Amino acid sequence: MPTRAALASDTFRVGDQAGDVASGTVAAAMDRLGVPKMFSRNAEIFGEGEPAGYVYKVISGAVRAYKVLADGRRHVVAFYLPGDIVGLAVEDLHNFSAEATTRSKVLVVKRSALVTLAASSSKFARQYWTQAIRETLRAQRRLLMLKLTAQERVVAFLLEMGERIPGKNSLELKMTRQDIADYLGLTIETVSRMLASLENTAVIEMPMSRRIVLRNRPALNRLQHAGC
Amino acid sequence: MPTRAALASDTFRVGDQAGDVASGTVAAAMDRLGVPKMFSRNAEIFGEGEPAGYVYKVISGAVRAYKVLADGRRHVVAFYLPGDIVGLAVEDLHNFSAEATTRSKVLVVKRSALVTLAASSSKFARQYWTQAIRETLRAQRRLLMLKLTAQERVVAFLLEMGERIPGKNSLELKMTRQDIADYLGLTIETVSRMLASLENTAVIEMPMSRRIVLRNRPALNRLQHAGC
DNA sequence: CGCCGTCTTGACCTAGTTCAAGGGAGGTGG
DNA sequence: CCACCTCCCTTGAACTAGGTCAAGACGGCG
Repeated sequence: MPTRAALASDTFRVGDQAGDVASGTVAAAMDRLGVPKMFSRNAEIFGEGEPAGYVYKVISGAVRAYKVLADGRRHVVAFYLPGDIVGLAVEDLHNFSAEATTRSKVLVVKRSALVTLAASSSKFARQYWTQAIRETLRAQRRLLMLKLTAQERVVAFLLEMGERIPGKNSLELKMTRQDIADYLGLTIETVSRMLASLENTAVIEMPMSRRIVLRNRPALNRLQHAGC
Repeated sequence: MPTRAALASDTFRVGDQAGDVASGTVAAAMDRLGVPKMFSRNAEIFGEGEPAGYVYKVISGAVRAYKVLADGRRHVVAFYLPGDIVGLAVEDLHNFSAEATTRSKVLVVKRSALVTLAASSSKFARQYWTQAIRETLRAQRRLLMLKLTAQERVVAFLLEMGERIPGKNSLELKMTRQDIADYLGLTIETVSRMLASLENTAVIEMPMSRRIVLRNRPALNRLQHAGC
């Protein structure tokens, strides 16, 4: 798992990051070319099936990518946090919808601008695609959840967020329990109960429902015995 | 030497995936460059974490991509059937292992050969990456299963196989119930029961355990009410 | 023919869902 | 500044889908 830049969630020192060269230039290009846009909570960024003319980079807040099943069940395909790029891995049309889970700032870039860049620099092209491929790896990794228990899924979620959000052990969740449940394939009640039980066993602490402190990482890693 | 390589169901067209132009040339390139190799049942094609120096194209049989969790649970990430290409969407190392689920013929191509081709033809490069991106879409689509019931998952599996295997409505499953269970995140017993119940309701027919006839597709589509 | 891996079926059990009720926390208007 | 309202979150109790355990049955192969 590539280490992500330590962005304080709103100060966005965007662009380059020490550990991760490949994402650097694509991200940097987006910083140069992108037009910043604010989205209020639950505002749609793009819809499933729409032409994928733009690529997005999250600056602050968070974005959920989701699909709605025929019978109304909602599935959250991915969360994008500050620094993440949304919409690289598509063919012509978006294959999911995207909304801000909270008031968010997003850079909007014409895909064609990136394609032009890629055409002129094979190095850039390579990095562009590498970045897109990473989406595959993440999705495939998430597929492991099919076999995990509710507790393991919630723990996996917390550890994932712990890696991606700055601030050592304290996370501010930018999404509702419903979002989390739809991401993990559980119900909000189960998510709530699992968090409560983790708090009871002193593995985490929840000063507020959206604020979670990872008190005992080794224990968390042990609970998520799905190696990944 | 019994060239049993030509197993009945193996004779159909390789290369072009139903109505798919873009994959044509990558697949065609692999046909030109590839060295055919036989793998017996359960033989390893590559292992997780190994350098990804080769790309593979399935000619006959089937390949399972899988990971094993720390506690021994196995998760099947994907099945690759004749015509499918394995190992495009990777960075330097394979992120899962691959085995033949049954005696299989596979074309082996050096990745560098494809990279060279891509460097000389931007059209080829584009198709190469498009193909890789498709892996993402498939994985993301499969993520929907997190929310599906056992019956819906089994139905989704049958419909997926129905699309990908030739022969209108009759499928020869090239994998065990355990493989299917690990693919769907269920147990073999549940898979078996769901198939039995589909047969009882005359939606499918099972002359043998590995041979399934889709008797009533509209009903199947209805059962899988997860739009996708 | 007998063995072994695979598949099915039954009976029981449990993790997680469903249904229902109530408790914050933040936002808005008076 | 308070009152109210509306989401959001939590907790309990009952229920059920699917897992687990156990016992065959089928089918391919030596």
